[in-house]
Amino acid sequence: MDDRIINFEPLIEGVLIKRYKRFLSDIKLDNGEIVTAHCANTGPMKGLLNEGAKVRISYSSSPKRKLSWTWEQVEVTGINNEKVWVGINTLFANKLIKTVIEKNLLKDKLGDIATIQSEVVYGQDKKSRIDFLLTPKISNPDNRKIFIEVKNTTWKKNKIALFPDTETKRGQKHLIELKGVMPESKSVLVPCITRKDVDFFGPGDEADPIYGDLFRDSIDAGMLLIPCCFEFHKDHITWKGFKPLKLDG
DNA sequence: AACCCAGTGATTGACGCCGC
DNA sequence: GCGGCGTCAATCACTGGGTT
Repeated sequence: MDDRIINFEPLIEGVLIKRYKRFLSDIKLDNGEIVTAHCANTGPMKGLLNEGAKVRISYSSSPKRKLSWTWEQVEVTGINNEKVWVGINTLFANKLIKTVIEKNLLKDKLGDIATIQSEVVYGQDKKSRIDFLLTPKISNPDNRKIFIEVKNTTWKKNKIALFPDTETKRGQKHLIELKGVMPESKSVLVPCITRKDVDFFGPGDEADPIYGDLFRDSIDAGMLLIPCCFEFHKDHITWKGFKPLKLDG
């Protein structure tokens, strides 16, 4: 089986000089040139901001952009000196999961899907947006709509991928709202694990204990958890399958 | 009706300024 | 010296108004 999910133009490699001002990162390319790349990750990127680390960036020719470069991946070194590339672009994570759904890789868990809508408003005040709203095919015995929230997961401890890596009020709200749409609709949380060096997924209790409590509440209430794992390469992504939940690891 | 473009909200860490 | 508050940063998706 070909486990390639997405192919793209080969990324450009360099080393991280620093990340600053929330959206900006300075990167030294292999040819010595220093460029400023947009950092599309909203979190603190725990364990990933090592100065001098190898990084990969993409180029956009859009005239509307101030910065042509986007930071996509960073290389980290494990305890046994093994190297792993980690995807850090949270927008890319959404695209990745959308492709996984379109390729029908979640069929065993969700059944056949008729339509996929992105960024649909929902929730108490209609101020939240669900990443994906799926409508099942008529033939699907469970005809409930499916709310899917995607979480780009980059932090790991031991062999467990952890989300979140910081206190996240927004993430807490998402869990409450996912719980709120049940049982009329199905709720699904999809941690998009953008590194291959993990065996499990777990809530980042240490970073956000309230999130951990809400996570358990929602699971108990019937929220489906589908942690998807990927390996990142210079010009493509491969599918590494589902990872089981491990609590109190 | 279809398309285009300008404007805007959402995102959160860093930093500057103010007052004490 | 320090805490709190406000602002800024770049991108994308969406919105609404205008034009073809």
